[in-house]
Amino acid sequence: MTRGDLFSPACPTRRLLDRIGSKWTSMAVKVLAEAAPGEVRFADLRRRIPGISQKMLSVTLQSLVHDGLVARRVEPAVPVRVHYRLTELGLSLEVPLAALREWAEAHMAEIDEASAGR
Amino acid sequence: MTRGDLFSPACPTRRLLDRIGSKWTSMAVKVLAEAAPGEVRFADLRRRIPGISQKMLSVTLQSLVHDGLVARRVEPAVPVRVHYRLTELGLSLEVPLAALREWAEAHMAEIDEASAGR
DNA sequence: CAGTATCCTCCTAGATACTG
DNA sequence: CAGTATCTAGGAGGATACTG
Repeated sequence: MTRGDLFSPACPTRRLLDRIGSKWTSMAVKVLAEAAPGEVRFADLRRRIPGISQKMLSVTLQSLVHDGLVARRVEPAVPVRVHYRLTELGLSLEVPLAALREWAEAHMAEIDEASAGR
Repeated sequence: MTRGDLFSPACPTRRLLDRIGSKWTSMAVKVLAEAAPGEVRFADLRRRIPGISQKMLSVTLQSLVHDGLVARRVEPAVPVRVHYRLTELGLSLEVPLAALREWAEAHMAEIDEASAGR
């Protein structure tokens, strides 16, 4: 199964991490997952992701939509409202991602200890 | 459980992804996991991670050792041999990471399709 | 409200050369 | 063999201002 990884860009895991590993992606997915199967508005996402700028939220959502993990729905109104939700694909990713989240919450303290200089 | 994430740096998942999401980390962990509980030498790791430079492998391993995920053993010889293996902590991370890998191998094609422009 | 458009700064990763 | 030391380029991410 190590076959096929003839050059790094071909490794699926690496490519997946390149996408979901970008600074705000995991938090956006988390918020959307908590609301699933419901939708979340742009402004709500922004409120629920402390510290994120308008631009970075926009960029992050665009890449998620582009990758087919998130669906975007524009509600025609003035001013417009845009709603986001995880797609089927996004929801399926949530499963392993939730496992990783649990691990992180359970073990990051150990990593911190090790990093601190033991 | 969304509590505590008052500011992004506090999110454990975000911080975990910052570490294992760096370019070569996931591949190094994968190779070490495949060899576990055995050790892998620096030169072997380099051979098994096509495209990685000496420096990047060194840097990657250092951060893993620093975080307590990998153990480093120097075999006194001339020239020296250095062996690496996953620690208990590293092995426990392998579980959710393997799940993510499986997802990536099963679904990256769908992401590619969506990205390609559908 | 939900973006775009600029500009700017750091940090990651690569290339290269040297050493115990 | 397994690193360390430099230098550099490129891109991610942030600040700010403007718009349909």
